[in-house]
Amino acid sequence: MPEAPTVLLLAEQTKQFIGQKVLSAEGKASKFDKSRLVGQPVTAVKTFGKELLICFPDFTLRVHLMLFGSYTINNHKNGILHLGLEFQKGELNFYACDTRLIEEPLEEAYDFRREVMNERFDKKLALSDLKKKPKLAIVDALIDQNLFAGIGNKIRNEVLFLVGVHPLSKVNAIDDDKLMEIIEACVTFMFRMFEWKKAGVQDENLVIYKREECPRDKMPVIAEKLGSRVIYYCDKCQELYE
DNA sequence: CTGTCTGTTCCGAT
DNA sequence: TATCGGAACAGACA
Repeated sequence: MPEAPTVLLLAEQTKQFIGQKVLSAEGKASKFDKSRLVGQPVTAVKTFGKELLICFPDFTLRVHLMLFGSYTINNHKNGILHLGLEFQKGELNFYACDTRLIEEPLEEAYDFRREVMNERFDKKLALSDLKKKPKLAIVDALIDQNLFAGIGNKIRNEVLFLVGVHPLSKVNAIDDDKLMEIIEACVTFMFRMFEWKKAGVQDENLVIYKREECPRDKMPVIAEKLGSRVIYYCDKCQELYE
């Protein structure tokens, strides 16, 4: 289950293992030697966009839930175990995901100024990055993980509806103030989504994604395939900048 | 850059 | 009732 708000919640739950050592590491994960984890204590838990980062003294375990990933904490479920970590107190299991080890220091591997939900997220940097892709449709720009780590298909559709911008508007046609408004709306919306996640709800609160009619003017929502994903919008309420 | 592939679960149609 | 196909919060690669 991806998108940054979900992963942030996962990180929050994973922090209970900080300070504990891994007693055993099981599962079909094969991109690294699982035995390296055994005996190592968790030193910190972080996120970068849709990636969960479990830090150990000499390396970091990176977990990406992709589209179908799931996890259980202190219990388990049926299905193929991708990576299961047993700690002194409790266990953490991942299914259908991608795991790797990052050997270099995190500060070298990641620029946390581009992590939308990070306290170091730099909106001005995001704006200048965005303007380097003038011909890109705003809906494509928002999901580019190199620009905005953590935004997914639901978030981009919801945010563009909330700010009244047509998804196919080109970046260079949108003025700086409006671009900044979009960036700020992303941050706000993602934290709102995080709260919904914590409360166990989410999709009920989405107003345009997969909806039949626009909540504002009751016009039919347009669902359009763009590349491999479907985008949702109201072409009356969302202004096309071109 | 377009298309293809993988992975899991759910839901609706047959 | 059981089964099948498509879709879905993603990203990698040819």
